[in-house]
Amino acid sequence: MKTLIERTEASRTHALDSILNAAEIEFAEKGFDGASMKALAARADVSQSLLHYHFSSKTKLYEAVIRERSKLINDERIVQLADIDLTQDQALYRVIVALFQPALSPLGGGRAYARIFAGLIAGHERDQDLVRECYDPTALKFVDAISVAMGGASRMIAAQVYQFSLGVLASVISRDGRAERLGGELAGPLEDGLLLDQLARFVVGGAKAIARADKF
Amino acid sequence: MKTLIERTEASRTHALDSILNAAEIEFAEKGFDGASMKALAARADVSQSLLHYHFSSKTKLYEAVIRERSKLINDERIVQLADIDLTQDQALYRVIVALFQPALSPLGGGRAYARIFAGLIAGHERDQDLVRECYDPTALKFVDAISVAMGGASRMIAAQVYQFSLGVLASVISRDGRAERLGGELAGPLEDGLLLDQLARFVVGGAKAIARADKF
DNA sequence: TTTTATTGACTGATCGATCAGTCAATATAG
DNA sequence: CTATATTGACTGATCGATCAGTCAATAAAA
Repeated sequence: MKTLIERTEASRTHALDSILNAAEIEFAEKGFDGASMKALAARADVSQSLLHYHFSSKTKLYEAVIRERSKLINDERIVQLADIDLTQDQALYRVIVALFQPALSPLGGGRAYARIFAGLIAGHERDQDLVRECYDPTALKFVDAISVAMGGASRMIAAQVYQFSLGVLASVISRDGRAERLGGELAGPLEDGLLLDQLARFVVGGAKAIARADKF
Repeated sequence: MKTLIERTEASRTHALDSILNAAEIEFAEKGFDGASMKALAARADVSQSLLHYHFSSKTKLYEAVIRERSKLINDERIVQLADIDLTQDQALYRVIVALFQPALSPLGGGRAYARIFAGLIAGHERDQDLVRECYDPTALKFVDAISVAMGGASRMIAAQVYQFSLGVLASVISRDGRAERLGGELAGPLEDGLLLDQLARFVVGGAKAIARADKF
């Protein structure tokens, strides 16, 4: 049998896709432990046994969901990052946009994967190896890019900026209307493009403030 | 019978304290669904039945942990916030410090509660009412303070800054050494006071960048 | 003061439900 | 015919929760 990764999207069974979609939603809503294979199978409209046939275990299925989605996101991130001239004026802003935009786009999996992503931030032990595998390689490239785009900031500072950025992203990516609730009733939800711009401005402003502190 | 909240720390049974401590650790490491009452009881060195005797259900125990810790943190936040003259120059910086410091201090529960806190950011449905109850009242006060300290920014902008800030805090509060990993082997862990300063600077810088965008 | 209720704190045994996972049988496709 | 794909029936383990009952301390009655 071909492994999942070898298969193209097109050659996938209907059932297989259905399972991955259902798994993403279930894991997002209930978390790894809260999600049950039974409910997951019901959502995918397949038998529970089929889950084990294709993925052999709940853990492997969970990993497959994250591997797949993170690959879509990180591949696009790398593409966008490669397009940036790091010596130009707005470089840092563009780097942050490259980091955020794929996660916010439909390709990022929308609200469903957002919750999973936010959960990864919490850093539970079960997820650590997976995060290392799926996110660290791209993260390192972005830390380097941030370092250069900040005009030669140390890798430590760049890593801090990267970590803070992910926190900001997570705070907004799984939003349940809390900002709107706290902001008052008049405030409607932000349009997506504007939100991205605001996020990136925030990070760039913050990064510069840190860099200033670093130099003195 | 006195409710938990009526009891002072001093009048608490040893067992009761032991349970709450164990629960905080277990829920932090495994999440609500991942934590088992059996393991939790073992850690607290009491019988599993006692958990139900005191808290009647797993959910109620979980809520008790969060209510208790969030009260400690938010009470201290309010105290520090009240000490700030919002018209002064460094007001925003001090507001952010008041928001972050209690969560980072030992009173904040250290790494254990940090993970729980980071999990709350993910916004799972089970936690929503609890977050409303335990965090929204304080959050509203901080949104107001941020609005004033930013020189009269709209509540919507202030709410965004608040939300971003929590994300930044979450990214760092449950850190497992990822920033150090990405920053290179030379980078040792940041000293706590310096970290707090860096966090606050980052947020203030970001807030100003957003405010600028707002005015034009 | 002695005896009798009453309570609070706590435990071991156990319940039904649900969990992830297994396996032989069957349908479908190449 | 031979894979591959899919299913229903099933299992042991573990889950949260309940229950009857123990034990020490306190309160009330004698």
